Amino acid sequence: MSSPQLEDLPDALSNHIGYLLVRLGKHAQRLFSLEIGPLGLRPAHCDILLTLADRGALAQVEIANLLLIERAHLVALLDQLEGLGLVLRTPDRVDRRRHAVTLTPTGVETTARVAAIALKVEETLLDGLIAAERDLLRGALRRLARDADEGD
Amino acid sequence: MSSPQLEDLPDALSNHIGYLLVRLGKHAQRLFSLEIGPLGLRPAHCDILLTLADRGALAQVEIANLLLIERAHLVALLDQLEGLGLVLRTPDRVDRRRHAVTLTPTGVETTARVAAIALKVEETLLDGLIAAERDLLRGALRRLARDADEGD
DNA sequence: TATTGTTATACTCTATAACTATA
DNA sequence: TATAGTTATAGAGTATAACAATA
Repeated sequence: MSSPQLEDLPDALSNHIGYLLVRLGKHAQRLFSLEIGPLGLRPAHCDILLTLADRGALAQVEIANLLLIERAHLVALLDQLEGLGLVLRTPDRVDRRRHAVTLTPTGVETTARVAAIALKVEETLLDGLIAAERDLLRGALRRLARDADEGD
Repeated sequence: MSSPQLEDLPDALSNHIGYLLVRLGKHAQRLFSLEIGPLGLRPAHCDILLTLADRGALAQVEIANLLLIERAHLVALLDQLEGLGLVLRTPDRVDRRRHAVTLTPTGVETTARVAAIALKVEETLLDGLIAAERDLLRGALRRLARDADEGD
């Protein structure tokens, strides 16, 4: 039995960048999920933590826009992070509709561990590519991601 | 407001190929879903149709292995394709546990339309890249996909 | 014993609408 | 009126276990 499936797929799939992106996106997500599972976290939680670590306090709607998460879905994710003691929701005194979301000290520590795990998974994923190839790939993907943000 | 989110994301996300793959995979999936929706199909249906068009009759477990779909999930997908008159399940006379899945004549026609739509979506997705860049990207992604099939 | 197709279950993600409190 | 956070619901993807028929 075993695994070289890709060669057995029709060109209409294995030669399409769209299909490869979907397939590899799911694979990367799965690898990362397995690593962070023991922390009680899922990928969306980690995206939030890393964003807060870099950007400081953000309103929920800002997090949702940055990460392309529905703000309705974000509520539960933040509830869970709050339950783990990793983030804090503070009412904004200027605009009282808003909650400023920030990392707790524990949240800062956990985010550092998450970042280290992300690096490790990245290394596993890119094992077959040399540095120059990784840079080319990263550049192309960033271009596509920027285009996706604007148009389409 | 508007959209240049990618630049506002932390490097821990926007510079990670893993994150970009997840984000772009979802984007590609969404674009494709919108186009094939009017046919009553979802991406997984199309993957099955394109695979059958290329490989001829396959047992369900073979389709599941090729496309990384759980065979428990495949049952419902094939029920739906059968309901649309696009595929046929025929008992295998040699191994009577198996069903040979094949395209109907209507299924062949629909698959051709799906392939055309896939090409159009691919063009939209890759609009910002010239041919040489697309080939480099495709090559790198195929390498990663092959590595993912084997190891990890 | 192991495999194929099937059923059932549960969890996550995604999308939508509607409610509240504020602006 | 419009926006921020919330609640609720439904569809789709994923993962698992268990069963009947067959090998």
